[in-house]
Amino acid sequence: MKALDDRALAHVADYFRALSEPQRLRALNALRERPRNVSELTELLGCSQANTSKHLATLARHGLVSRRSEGTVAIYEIADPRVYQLCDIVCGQLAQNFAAQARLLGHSTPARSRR
Amino acid sequence: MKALDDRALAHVADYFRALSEPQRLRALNALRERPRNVSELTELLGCSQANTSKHLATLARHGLVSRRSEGTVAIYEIADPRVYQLCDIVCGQLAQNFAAQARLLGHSTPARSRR
DNA sequence: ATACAATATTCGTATATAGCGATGCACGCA
DNA sequence: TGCGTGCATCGCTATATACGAATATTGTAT
Repeated sequence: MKALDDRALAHVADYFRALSEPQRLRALNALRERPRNVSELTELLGCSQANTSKHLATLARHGLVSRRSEGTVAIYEIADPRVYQLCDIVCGQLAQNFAAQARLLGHSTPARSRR
Repeated sequence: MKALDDRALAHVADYFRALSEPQRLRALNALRERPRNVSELTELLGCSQANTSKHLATLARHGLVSRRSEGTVAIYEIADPRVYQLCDIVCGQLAQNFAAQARLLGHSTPARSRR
């Protein structure tokens, strides 16, 4: 029971870690629109192709995206839509923080981050 | 707009990173029951007091827990209940994975992961 | 078979951070 | 005032990983 809990805990931690890189979040966000190949994503992320491949491999390893080959092209797409649930929850929090900070600064909160 | 997006993205990534350590998840889980002081948590986590303090500082820095002093004692408690929403979503996924694995192994799946 | 294109992997470097022991600091008490 | 307790911080080591350049791999076409 304890061992299982430890494994489960490690699993959850790893899952969150997969979401803890801005580039990977950027990739997930780009895939929100439609499936994309590595070249496309490389351009969108603005980093090396090697790095893009590695980030995608990380996301795939954790089941967040799936990979499919079409000729020499590798097409990635979202495999687990719950990712967006997670992000939305965190973003809602972010919006609240921004609002709080804006209040502290005396700004009129610009109606941003409206989901 | 791009700069703001980058900041927001980094923020979200940092938030997930705060959740990407088993010990911190353990601490959050312990705080689910009730507020606790550092000594208590140190014992529950089974690590050094220094390490516990650092993990708690990380969680507090990201607004997940709050700190309050009572004499020489520091009491931490959950500041952001949405953490549990996040964990439940990931755990639901875990359960599904387990179920899928069990199915592959020919086990009768315990009717879980219903969402 | 050869050449080319798209992707994956390897290698090296730089940075972050988990972990511990030792130390610092603030508070309450004798 | 001096002491002990509880927590935070520092110094350090070990490990993980983001990143780019170079190289390997895979698939396609000629």
